[in-house]
Amino acid sequence: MDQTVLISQVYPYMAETHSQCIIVNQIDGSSSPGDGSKPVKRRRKRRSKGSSATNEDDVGAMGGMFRKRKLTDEQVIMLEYLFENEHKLESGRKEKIAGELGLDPRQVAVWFQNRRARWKNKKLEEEYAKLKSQHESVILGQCQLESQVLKLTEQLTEAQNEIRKLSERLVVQETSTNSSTSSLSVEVNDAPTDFEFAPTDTSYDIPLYMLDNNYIQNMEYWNGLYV
DNA sequence: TTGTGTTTTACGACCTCC
DNA sequence: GGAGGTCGTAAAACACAA
Repeated sequence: MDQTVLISQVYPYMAETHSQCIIVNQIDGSSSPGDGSKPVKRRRKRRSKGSSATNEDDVGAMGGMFRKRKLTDEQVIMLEYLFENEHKLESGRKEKIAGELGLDPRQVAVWFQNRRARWKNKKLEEEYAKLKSQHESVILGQCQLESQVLKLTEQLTEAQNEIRKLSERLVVQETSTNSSTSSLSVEVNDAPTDFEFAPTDTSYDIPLYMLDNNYIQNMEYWNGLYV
């Protein structure tokens, strides 16, 4: 019995894109029963290692499929097309498709299982590549920030040194004038004594003196001396 | 031609859901 | 408990360099 099938009749929507793949070869004995009855489920035994393929291998359980057969290009194209629309098949639909493609329903089920596994792997690879790219850009940004922190730390150290030099110079000036004018000595003695500089070993911290109210008082005081 | 790596088909074990 | 899913893997089919 010739069981070739016109796929375009079964799936009219495919006729446009797959019109060249209309006829699918039927594989002897591997189709589901044509009377609509449920096919008998039978386990296929796995070929043992080292055994050679014989004709007997081709006539195993399920009415003739034991030896592994590659699906035809047309069958694969059809299955791929179906997979684009639905990743899982209901039982009835699976049997219908199997009948149309001349495959055993079990083959269709296995093909969809394997296809889902490949699809999942592909998605995982894509996700991995995406995360890897994001991670690399974060690392790059971190490097840029660290180099910026280094530069700013250097600038801060220079500024601190400058302030220290200035304050020392002022103290020397005041000390020399203090001996001649007693009125000014009172002002110098009133100067705040708790002037703080940031510890140099905490390079990333904001200098403590900038957070301290005394810093502002100190600056006002020293600025007042310059006026 | 042959050795080797990859892809595809098929299965068994186990899990989940109804 | 059965149907149908995933996961891991065996083995056939295939691709390709040497």
